[in-house]
Amino acid sequence: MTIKEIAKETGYGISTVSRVLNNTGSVSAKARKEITAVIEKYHFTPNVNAKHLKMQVNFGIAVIVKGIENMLFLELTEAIQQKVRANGYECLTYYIDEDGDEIAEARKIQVERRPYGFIFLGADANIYHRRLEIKDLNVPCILITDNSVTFGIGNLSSIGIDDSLAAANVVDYLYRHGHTKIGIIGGNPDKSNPSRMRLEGCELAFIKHDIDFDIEKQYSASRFSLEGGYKAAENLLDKFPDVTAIFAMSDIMAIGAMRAIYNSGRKIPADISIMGFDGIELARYVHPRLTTVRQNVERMAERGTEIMLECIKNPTEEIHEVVSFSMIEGSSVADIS
Amino acid sequence: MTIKEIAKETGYGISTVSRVLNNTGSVSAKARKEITAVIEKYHFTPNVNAKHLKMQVNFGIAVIVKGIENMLFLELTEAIQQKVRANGYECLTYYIDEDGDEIAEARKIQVERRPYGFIFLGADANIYHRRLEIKDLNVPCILITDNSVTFGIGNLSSIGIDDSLAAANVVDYLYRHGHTKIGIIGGNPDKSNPSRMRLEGCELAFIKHDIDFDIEKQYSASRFSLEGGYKAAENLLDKFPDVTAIFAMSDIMAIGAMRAIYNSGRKIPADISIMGFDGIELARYVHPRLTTVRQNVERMAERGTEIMLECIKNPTEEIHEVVSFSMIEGSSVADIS
DNA sequence: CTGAAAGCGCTTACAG
DNA sequence: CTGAAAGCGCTTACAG
Repeated sequence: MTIKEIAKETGYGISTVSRVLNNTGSVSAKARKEITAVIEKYHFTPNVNAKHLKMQVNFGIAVIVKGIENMLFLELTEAIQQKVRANGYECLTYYIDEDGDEIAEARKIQVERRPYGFIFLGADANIYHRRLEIKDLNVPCILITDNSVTFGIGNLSSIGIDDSLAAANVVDYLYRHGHTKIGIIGGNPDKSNPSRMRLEGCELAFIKHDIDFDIEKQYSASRFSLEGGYKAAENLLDKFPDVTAIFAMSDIMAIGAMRAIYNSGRKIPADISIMGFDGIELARYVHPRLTTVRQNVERMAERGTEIMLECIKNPTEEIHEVVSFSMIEGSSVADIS
Repeated sequence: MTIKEIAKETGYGISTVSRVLNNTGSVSAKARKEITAVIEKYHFTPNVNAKHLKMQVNFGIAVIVKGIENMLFLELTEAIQQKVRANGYECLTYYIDEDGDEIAEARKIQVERRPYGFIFLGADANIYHRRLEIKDLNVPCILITDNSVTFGIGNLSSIGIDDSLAAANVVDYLYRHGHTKIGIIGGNPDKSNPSRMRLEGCELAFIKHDIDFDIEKQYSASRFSLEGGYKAAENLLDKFPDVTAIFAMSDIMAIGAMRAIYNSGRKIPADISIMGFDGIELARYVHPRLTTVRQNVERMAERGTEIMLECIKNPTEEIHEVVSFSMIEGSSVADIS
């Protein structure tokens, strides 16, 4: 079934059928109705290859996920895919390693597929230094779970929570429960924007509460994965043995850390308290239940995709939004005050 | 950059360039060399839309994942994607609900995108009743994590473990540790092939060890998700309160079940032992570590994709393979003998 | 071994 | 409001 056959059956020309299909240009109500009827009768779907060939665009929207081991991204990816497809775009997801080069990947995809836009999950701090490369992608891009508000690249939007504030809240929470010997595990602050912002938030809170913090001793960087959390916690317990509470910058790291804590013979939360970050479903199931910061995933996925669609329509736009977070109390933090 | 420009620069016609690009038809060594040089000089990649439009094929290989909540599929999907792309095919992943209709989805994708083949993760028992629909897809299909060896549909291959044997091994293991009051949680045996096979394996083992098994009382069906495992375990504890060991047909269900057991005030494994299935990474991190059956995920992904590629080359083939599994001992099973 | 030409199914100025 | 026609970049009989 092609547009030509639809045209023949309705008695209109292919141009008019195309206009109806794309809801563009002016078509009489009568023509629209008749043509729509035939389209529906045959469940006709236009050939995307012909369409894209003509429009010089290869594909829908590309989603580049950096660090698939971080389950937060899984929840996000799922929601984004659904929303993108519901809006009539194809959605291609590319998984790259947490230490991979998402911009190089995007450039490759750009050459091969020419998507309408790129959605990045989990991007680097070095985005700023590579803003020309992003500009060169020449289509709307959005960073989800990050904040590029200061970048001013022109085609890079962003959406995420206020990482600094959320992390400060974590420290406040631990402080209220009597903890002052706090260790932190997270990503490399020089490479991961969210890690840097969260670390800054913690430092502000430490100052506020007059808590000592020696980054060398009390911060351990690793990957956002189970194994990463495990190793970072092992390392932290080693160099900061009197720690009473650990803040993990992702739930998946927290769960990895819990294993390390158990393996060291300590109890949670009796010996060591732990807090996570993200609020993934799993956090409510592990033992003990994880106290964590929930990022508003649904909202990030929904608005992130909407922003992408808006920017595709109006390529000169650049939108930055901040979504909410909330604290979820589990039973992984002991009150030692 | 187009094939036309390459033709112009080399002095050959576009037909010859196309032949070089696709390594088809006869081309003189000289022409091949000269054309290849120019192609490489410009890093030329042919426009896939034009190619596919002409060839009446839309896309690479479609992967339909049924039940994304099951983390096993995440590990599989990742490995498959990598392998598919390494072989020069595009890879489109579609996530549908565990209770969704994967065949309807495939038909829709078939109309819209015409992929070279379909990879199904997590398929239904009703495949057999709908074999004509699968045949109608008219491209190679493969079921991963399942066994369609008896179907004889013609275009449906399969790869998976021996679910019945693996499940019997689980019961053997529990029996060796003194358990005879065994509850099982899994999928709906009428709808999920692996669930049915595993249940059969358990029943055989129960007979072998002369253990009573009342399916109404001792089996609880639910979704392959954290929440599904939680609910099924709650239900099971309710109708079979003196259970000493629970076998969950997936690790993710086991983790959900563990939450339900803890919530009921019982200890693991002191009061109730639990075994999982799949051997996902997370199983080694939860507390206590989960004793489980590890499906050979790497092998399934690797061979599954290879089989798909072979079947694309030779569409009359249909391949069925069984991969290995192994037992991973955690500390979630108590010896009460 | 090689090239000119048709045609895949669409979109979109352009003309009416 | 509508249609004929050009053209997007390829592949592939067909003819030489």
